[in-house]
Amino acid sequence: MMENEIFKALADPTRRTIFEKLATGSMNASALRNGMKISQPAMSQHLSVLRNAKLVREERQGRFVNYEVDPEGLTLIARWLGKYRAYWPARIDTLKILLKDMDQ
Amino acid sequence: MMENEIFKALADPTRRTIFEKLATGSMNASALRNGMKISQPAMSQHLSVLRNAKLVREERQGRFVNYEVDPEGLTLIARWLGKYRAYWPARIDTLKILLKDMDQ
DNA sequence: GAATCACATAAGTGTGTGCTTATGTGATTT
DNA sequence: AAATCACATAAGCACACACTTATGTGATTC
Repeated sequence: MMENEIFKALADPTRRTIFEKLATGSMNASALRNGMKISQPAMSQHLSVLRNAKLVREERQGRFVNYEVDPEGLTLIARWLGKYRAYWPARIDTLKILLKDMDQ
Repeated sequence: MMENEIFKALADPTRRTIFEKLATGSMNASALRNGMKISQPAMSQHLSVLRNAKLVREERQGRFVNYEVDPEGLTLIARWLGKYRAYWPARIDTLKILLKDMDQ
């Protein structure tokens, strides 16, 4: 089940930080480390977890590996969230429109 | 930070199952155990984690404790998801309407 | 008010997870 | 082709986590 890998991936604050950085623009693993006080292997391992969770995807560029946000993971979260739309506050009800689209 | 407790809570498959059961209707801790092969203390501990994450809330009813889905947790996830709207596939773009509401 | 019921908390244990250092791999440079 | 660079993988370790059994707590029943 994909959900498990997604939520486990996001359960770690360091990985959420990495994901947030990538959301500001794609970059390689070294660039991601800037200002993060994290070892190179640790970064590599975190990126591996995020990849398996479909939250991030890679693209080889010479000897660099460029990372970017993978929409697939976000879509799966949205889909999970959608299952509980009955419990959303009324002011978020607009989201129903979205979910009708996604159910197909 | 609330996000951490939410994602950690959802990282466990047993807790997601509990949450899903509650989404079908509120019930007490004993009813939740039905067909789940889980000890009473384990259930109690899981519910405690879900409560701290604002995914579930309790309501004392005599010697029973009724549990139900707490919309607050779901809203926080929606808010987190909203930060990355730029990466959603185009067909989910309708959600932008929702987010404009939530930004206030 | 003693027993019972529904649930919470305590304490201990095995497993998972995130980190480290060390080494491997594939691509570029000189 | 040797050295270097960017990144991945291996192995080991400290800690977190989900579980267990045992006990505590607050409400109901007889």
